[in-house]
Amino acid sequence: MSYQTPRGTYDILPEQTPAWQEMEEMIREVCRLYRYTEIRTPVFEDTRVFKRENDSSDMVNKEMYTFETGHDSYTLRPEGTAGVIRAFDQHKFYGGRELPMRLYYMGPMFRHERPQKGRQRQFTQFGIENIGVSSPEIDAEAIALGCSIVKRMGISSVKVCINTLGDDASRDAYRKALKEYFTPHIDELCGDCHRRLEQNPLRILDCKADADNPILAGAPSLRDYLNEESREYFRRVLEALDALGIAYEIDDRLVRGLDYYTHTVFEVKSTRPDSGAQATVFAGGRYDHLVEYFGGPKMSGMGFAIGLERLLSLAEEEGWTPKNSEKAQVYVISLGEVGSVPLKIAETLRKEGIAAEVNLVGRSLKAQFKSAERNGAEVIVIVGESELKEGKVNIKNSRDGQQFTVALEELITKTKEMLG
RNA sequence: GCGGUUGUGGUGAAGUUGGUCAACACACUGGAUUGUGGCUCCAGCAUUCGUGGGUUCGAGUCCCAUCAAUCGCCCCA
Repeated sequence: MSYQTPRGTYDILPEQTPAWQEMEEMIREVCRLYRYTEIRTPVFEDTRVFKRENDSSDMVNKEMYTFETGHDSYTLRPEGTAGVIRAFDQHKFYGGRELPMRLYYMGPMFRHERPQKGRQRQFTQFGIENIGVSSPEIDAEAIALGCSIVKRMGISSVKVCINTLGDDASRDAYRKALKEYFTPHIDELCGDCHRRLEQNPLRILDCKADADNPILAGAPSLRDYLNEESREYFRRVLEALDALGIAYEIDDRLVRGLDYYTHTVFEVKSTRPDSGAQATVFAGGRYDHLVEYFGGPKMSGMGFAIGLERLLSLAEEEGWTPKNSEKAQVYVISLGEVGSVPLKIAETLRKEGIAAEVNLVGRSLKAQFKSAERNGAEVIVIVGESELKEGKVNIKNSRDGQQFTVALEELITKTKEMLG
């Protein structure tokens, strides 16, 4: 019987892990610079952590991996924010800690969707949450953090799209206006939009099916319903972005899929033509009700998530490769009856911090040299039966082919010399 | 969840209107060369064509189902 990974999941093979490790290390370094610290939450939670009342998103309603144990219902996390806010409230971080809390997470997420380029059922997200204080500068700084990561991956073909949903008062007023506008035209809209009209009329605006529908073009604009406070907030976000030198486009159709956003929402998309339909690299926004929902005080938060598979694939399309070396520095070859001497030599080198590989499978001399080459060894140590009798071994620089015979005691020094 | 395309060894692939042995190249293993990496030459490397059924005297080639990848819709990171 043979098996394969479940649909939409995949193995990260040894050829790929250096790239992942380097990406992850770089992200942790950026978080260190921006003073975010990591939080690790379970990969499954009580289903209600994700499935909140009034949530109309497909992610929550159609795409979750939910399972029952006894009377309890659990769900594999489809996103990171809910778990982090749950933890924030559970541990009462809102009292006694300096706010805002600046947290990041990195790990697998699960959504039962039909896989395609840039979309799998288990995928990896890195995300940050900045919880406890609402400030336009925080929003701008968060976007800067994400952009910094994108930039460090060598990606340049992206654009930042940003919008504001306004505060509750603005949003409610707008929602009401949209409903009034669309209701008489309901028959001209697609089936999904019928549902959206009741649950979340804002979503009609970025409906793909009706994108070219003139009804949409004539819809009232959120801008006209923003109160003074919301306008001022957004203006300051943009001002801060300008100050940080981050280019952006204002897209007033951008409303985002998750229902919890207020004020700032943004999406950073690839502008490469070969990115496929899933071009969003990272996206997020401000949320004003989540902390309260999980039992904490009324507090605002701001966060985003990066799809790491998308980030990496985009980086590789732009020519990024990891600098990490998986090569052997030294390869130890055996010739004749030399017992476990090569093994001991390799071990000694490793104690000196030198990556050493030793032939353990009894191959021919030629095969051992080939193997040394394939492993990228810079220095080859040849342990030959006859030299060994005199307490000596051969050491060869694989770059220029020069070879010396040295006493065993000198081997470490000589090796270090050759490695430079 | 819906629609299109694809599926032959480790990899890239050829397989004509269904008709013995499943090309070729690369990679890999061994040898020519019993102590030195290249080159060359020789040999080995798919009881089998994603999987399971069916049609047929005969199927990699036709039909059905199923699994997976991929693209688009939808959704989203």
